[in-house]
Order: sequence, then structure tokens, then C-alpha cells
Amino acid sequence: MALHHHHEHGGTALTDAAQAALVNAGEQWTDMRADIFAVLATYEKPASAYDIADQVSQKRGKRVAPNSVYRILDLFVATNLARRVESANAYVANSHPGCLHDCIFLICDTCGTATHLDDDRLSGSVRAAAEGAGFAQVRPVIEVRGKCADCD
Amino acid sequence: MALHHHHEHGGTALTDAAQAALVNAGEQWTDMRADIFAVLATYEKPASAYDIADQVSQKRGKRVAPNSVYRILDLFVATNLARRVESANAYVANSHPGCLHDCIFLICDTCGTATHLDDDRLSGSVRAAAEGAGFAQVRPVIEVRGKCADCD
DNA sequence: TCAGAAATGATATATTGTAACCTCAACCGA
DNA sequence: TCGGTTGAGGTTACAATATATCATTTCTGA
Repeated sequence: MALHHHHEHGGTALTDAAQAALVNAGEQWTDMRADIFAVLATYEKPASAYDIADQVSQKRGKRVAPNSVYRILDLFVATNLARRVESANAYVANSHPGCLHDCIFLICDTCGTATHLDDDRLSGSVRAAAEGAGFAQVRPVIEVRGKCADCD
Repeated sequence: MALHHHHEHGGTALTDAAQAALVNAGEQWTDMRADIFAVLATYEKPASAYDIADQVSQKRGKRVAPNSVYRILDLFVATNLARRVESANAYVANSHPGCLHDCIFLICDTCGTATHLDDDRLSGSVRAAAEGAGFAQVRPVIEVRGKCADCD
């Protein structure tokens, strides 16, 4: 099924969806996790763990160590609440936590924003190529660096 | 043209091809660059700048700072003598320095080795998707993490 | 051969990522 | 209730990756 109806979420709906997905995975939705997700979801670009640590520290009036942020980001990535952007060493919130996709990120070298594509046909081809080469447990990383329409 | 004859090089032939490509780009083929390329070309996995710094330091009996290695790696990437593997923060020698391809890396999470695919049709689709979204000066990053046939 | 450019060296520092161990609270069974 | 276990987060230390700046050396072309 290449065409697919996405329940794109934003704001409260996104937070609710994230919470539901995390609980559904047997994990707890704690204050710390909520805070980190909130920062990630409102950040305009892919956020580094240190960016998030700073924001959350401010919000809480108390230093939160990057360490703690990494733990939670790892959990988010594992449960599909967030994605890591490999070529930027940074993370973005997944706007439809319920759906599993190999997603494609377009990252602007100028302004740093990332836009998100889903193209199951394309990612499927990448998967197939890797599997054809004998790879198993395949996780595609498909990103495109370039200059976005706004920065041309 | 999806099918393409690659002049795959190894050993001395690869070094010669790299040297030719670099000189052709108007850059110098210095001892330091030769040493770094040699390490990169013989390294069995993607090598980090620090891996290379260590090897070259040993070979020369004198500390070579990572800094110097980065400079030369950046040059190699710019001139297509080497590629950066984003998801591994590491570099590999390009086995056919003369040809321009968007290449695809399959990286084994277990043994760390990277195999290299060229599939112009696939990378072309990725490019097209990005350009369709308004991106310019597009540089695809297509990597696949997984488990290689040997490590199954 | 000399002046300028290019390459490398040296040092410092910034950024990203892990490891080890501790505290605390919630929960569960005896 | 008591005591143990577990999960979440805190604290500290450190490792790995990357960049900035300025000094020095080497090369090149006039």
C-alpha cells in the first residue's frame, strides 16, 4: 500500500497521540518525558540532545543533564515517537507516532529545517536493495541535504 | 544510463587513480595526503578521522593531529576521492574516484563493515523526490543499517 | 631567488555521546 | 507492615567527534 492516510497531529493532539503510543508500548508517560517531547515537538528544526537539555532545564528552573535527555530520546526513537536525523546528529518528533514508516528527511543546509517525506515505494526499493545484498534487520537511513525552496 | 561500467580499482591502481583525480582537480598530491589515502583505502571498515590519525601517526613515527586529518578528508570528500558515512561518523575511500555517483552504503551493525552499492535509478528517485519538494543543490544520503550476510 | 599562496603543525575548545554508580519512589509479595 | 525489586531519573566523569585560530613550513610561479 503506497498510498496511506496519515493522521498528522499537531499541538495537543500530537502530545496525546505520543502519550498513547508510549503507554501502548508498555512505557510510562512521565513529567520528564512529557517535557522533552514538548520541546522536541515545538522545536522548529531537528534538535540536538543538548538543545533539548537547555530548553528543558530552563523550563524546569533546574539543570537537566544531557545524559537524561539521551536516555529518553533513545526510548522515543525505539517506540517511534521520534526520529534521529543522522546527518544532523539531531532529533525530530514523529508527527504520526502510530504509523511505522521508513521516512525521508530533506534538510536545508542553509536554514537547518527538516521536512519529512514518506514514500513507501522509494524506501521499499532501498530496503529491497539491501535485502538483495544479504542484509537482514534492515533500517534505511534516507536523508537529503540541500537548499530548501525558501532559501534559494 | 542506469547501467554503468565501473573501473573498480584496488591497491596501487586505486592510489594512482586517486592521485590522478586529485591532480586533475587542481590539488596537490602530497605525502600527507598519500599517507591518509593509503590508510583509508586499506582500512577494512569506515574509518573515523581519529582512527586515521592514529594509523598515520604510527606510520610516520610522529603525532598527526586529527585536525590535519579532517582537513584532508574534507578535501577528499569534495573531490570525490572519499565518502563520508553519515550514520557512522566515518569515511571510506571511493573505489572509482573518476565516477560521480550518489552512492548507497550498507553498514553492518555487528561487524561494522560497509558495502557500497550504486543504483542510479534509486538515487535518482530520491533526488527527484527532493527536487519535487523544492530543494536545490541536492545531495542524497542513502545508507542502510542492518546485519550483513556474514553476521546473520 | 623571492614573494605569495598552499599545506601542515600546534593548541585550544566546542559539540556529541556513554558509562558507572547513586537515590528515590512505586509496587509487589511474604 | 516489612523488605525486596524495579524503573526512572540524578550526578559525575569521561570518551569520541569536530572546529577555530594562529604559527610555521613547503611549494610554486614570476
